Amino acid sequence: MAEPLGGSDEPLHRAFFARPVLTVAPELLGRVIIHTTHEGVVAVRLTEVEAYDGERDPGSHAYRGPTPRNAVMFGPPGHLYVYFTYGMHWCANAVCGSPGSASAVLLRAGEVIEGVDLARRRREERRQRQSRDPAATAVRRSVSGHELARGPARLTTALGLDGTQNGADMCGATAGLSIGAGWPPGAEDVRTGPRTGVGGAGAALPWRFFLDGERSVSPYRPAVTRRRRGP
DNA sequence: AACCGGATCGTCT
DNA sequence: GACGATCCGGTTG
Repeated sequence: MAEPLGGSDEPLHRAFFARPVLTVAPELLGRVIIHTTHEGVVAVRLTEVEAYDGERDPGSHAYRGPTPRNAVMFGPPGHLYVYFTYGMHWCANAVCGSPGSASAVLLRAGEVIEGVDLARRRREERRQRQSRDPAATAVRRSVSGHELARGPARLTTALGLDGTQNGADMCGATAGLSIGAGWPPGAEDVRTGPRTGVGGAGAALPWRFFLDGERSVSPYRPAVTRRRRGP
């Protein structure tokens, strides 16, 4: 499974991101986002994303026009828009479309396929910082690859992304950040649904895309095939 | 499995 | 001054 991460996995070109966001979003599934720091490398295979379609989309941060926060969304495609929410979480988006269209794809979930130890360490450090009583939470559970990036904030934690990477170019050679070709999905594996936490007019739009049968797909509970206990 | 509250702060009204 | 593209742990059933 390490094969595609070698030299053969070329970063997606800017032209990939320059297309309409609803075209790009499903095609990001199965791709591998890689972040390299002095700590090491973490690679995440994307399994769930959401499209946010610029200024006309009520669910989009760009809906009410440009602000200091969303400025990156209005810039060129192929860059990363990272924002802070709930007083403690970071979420990452890939800017898409033509410059000024202010559309982006929220990276909601994935599976850590390289750097699991580093990702787990980052999660643990975060828990320590947040906990009011670190001693009480010292119980370290083993966290597997598909849980480490399950959810948008966990995904950024695993990759080591925060406000520092807001605006970072994912198509440049020096960023340490890129999305590789990965294992692009067949259309038959892509599912859609309403976006999480988006109400109002945007609530009905099926702009969440995810891979069928992936355990890392975060909050999805469709036909929750709840098995009952033994007879 | 479902529900609940707590943590915590930048952003925009 | 309210709230959010959230997560976690605890409790209940």
